[in-house]
Amino acid sequence: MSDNEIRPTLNVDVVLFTVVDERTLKSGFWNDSLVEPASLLRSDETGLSLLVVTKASEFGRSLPGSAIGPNERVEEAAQRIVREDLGIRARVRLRDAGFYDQPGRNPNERALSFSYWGFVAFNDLRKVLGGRDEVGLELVNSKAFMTAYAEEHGGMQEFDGISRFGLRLMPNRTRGHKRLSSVEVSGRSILGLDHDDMVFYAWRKLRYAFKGQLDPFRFLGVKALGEEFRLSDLQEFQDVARGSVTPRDAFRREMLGDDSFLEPIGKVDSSRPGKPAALYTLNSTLNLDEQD
Amino acid sequence: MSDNEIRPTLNVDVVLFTVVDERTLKSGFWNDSLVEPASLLRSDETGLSLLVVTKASEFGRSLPGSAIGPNERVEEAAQRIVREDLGIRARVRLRDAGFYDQPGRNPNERALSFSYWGFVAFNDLRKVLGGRDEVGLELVNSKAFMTAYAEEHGGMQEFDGISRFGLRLMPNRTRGHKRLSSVEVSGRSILGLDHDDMVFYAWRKLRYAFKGQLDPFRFLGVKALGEEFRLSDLQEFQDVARGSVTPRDAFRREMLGDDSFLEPIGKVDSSRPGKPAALYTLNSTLNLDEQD
DNA sequence: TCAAAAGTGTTCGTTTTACACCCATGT
DNA sequence: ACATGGGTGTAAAACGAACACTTTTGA
Repeated sequence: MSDNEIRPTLNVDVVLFTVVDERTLKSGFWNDSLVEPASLLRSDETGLSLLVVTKASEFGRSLPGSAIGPNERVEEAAQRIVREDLGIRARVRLRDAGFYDQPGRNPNERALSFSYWGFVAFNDLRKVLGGRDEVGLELVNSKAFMTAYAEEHGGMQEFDGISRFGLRLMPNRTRGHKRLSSVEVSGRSILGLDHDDMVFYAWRKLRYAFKGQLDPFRFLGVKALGEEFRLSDLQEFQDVARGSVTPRDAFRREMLGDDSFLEPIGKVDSSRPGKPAALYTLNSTLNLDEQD
Repeated sequence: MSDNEIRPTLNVDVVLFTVVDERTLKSGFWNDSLVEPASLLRSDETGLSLLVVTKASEFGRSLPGSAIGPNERVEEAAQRIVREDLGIRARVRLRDAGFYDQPGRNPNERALSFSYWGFVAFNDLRKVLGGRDEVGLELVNSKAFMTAYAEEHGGMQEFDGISRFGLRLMPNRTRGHKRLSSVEVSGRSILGLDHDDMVFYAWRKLRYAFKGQLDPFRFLGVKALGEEFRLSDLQEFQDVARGSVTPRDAFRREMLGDDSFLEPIGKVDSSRPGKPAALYTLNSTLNLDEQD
């Protein structure tokens, strides 16, 4: 086990999620090729989409990443990617999402990659889309995708969570959770290298944001829906992030229960069809600086 | 960011848990100094203890670990430690338990350590205790420790889980889960370097074995209680592994519910005071080869 | 006959789920 | 008036916690 032989290079790849409603997405985009699948920009769907930040690379579109500097911590390198490679100014909370050391995962060299994941508000992201590195977005999940997939495969009940990058089947007595890969779900590999796996695993972590006792925004460290939002937006965010659907009335009652993290703001929003919806904001006792 | 500067050395440390009843522990031990705290061997407590494998090192007692070979995967290195360093012949399922890259965590050099955790049956372990490396055991948790701690600190209700290596406080509205370190719980650091953190974090992973829908043995990949056991042993195993207590009747009903992984074996065990207890074994539809 | 631990029955309150209905707006 | 989504009432069912009681052994 001599010590001065070739060592793997150490990398970090960052799985950066964002959520945006399709109207905003469509209106703000000048270059179709930066949003995949392109039909997202053409369809007349409404609702929220969960997306992941990608960039051009020699392996096709892939996650933003970089080598780790010799005296850098892994998380520091991840933060550097967000700040310098992507040019995002906002503070982003990044979390560990495992590492990948399969030999041959990079055809060019032995490479060990760490993966970090985080969430960024679309507003902080839109400014940096495009550019030399062709920073763009890839759909992870949307209500349309979920319902279409579930209809083809006999309902949501079997699934613990659905996304384009993979899904989890409900466990039963003889097997635990079973995973289907992006190829099995979407019919093809989406990003280069093993980055589909990274997105899937990071997405599993994201799902916890909506499972725990904490509100999702405190967990994610970002006001993903802006300062004020309707309850149905929050629900769609949750549904899309979890890859499952919650009954409307149950969701409402849970969110507005005794110890809610939401505060009614007093205003209503009539910008969409139907009865105007009350707007909510985050409870002011909330601070966004919390550990896991 | 030049590439040929000093890089951290890459290590793996293995957190290997085992569970054993104190009678067995006491009877089989020839060298008091290998079990800490030593009072474990002297007390006349009964019941199960959760322990972690340690060995002597220049930093006091610490986790078994080693550098990762240049062409080795991280998990392979962890398996090598179990097999060659510790000499354990049984197949052990090891899982990722995060990495540690704090500068200064090793006073001698810049070191990045991966941590893997697993579970081994005491029977497969006892043969390798002692030896040149002074392979030994450190108490992680026992019913006695838990109840003593809880009594001193106002009941179990506040705690999500208790162990000598740290504990978690129940979350509430203003903060999420809060962690207390081994120093705060046990009054002192237990292992060298940052290995207390590793044990604590691995223990958090272990706790999931008893939370999910799967039976714990399938998850751990080992029949930790042997072929047949009483329900109360299984409960004590769960309690000690989770660092919390379950009501006796609720536990029984849950375990013996419709889709139980347990099968009554037809025999009873009268080796202990009280009414003889029915013995159970794992449902035969069970196989121990499952992913997470 | 008593202690100790196994095992069972029953109650009561809460949470979950389902379904149905009403409400307020734009077209 | 009707489509669209917001918002509420209610009742059955399922679940969980608590408690008390019975059973079977060894000492």
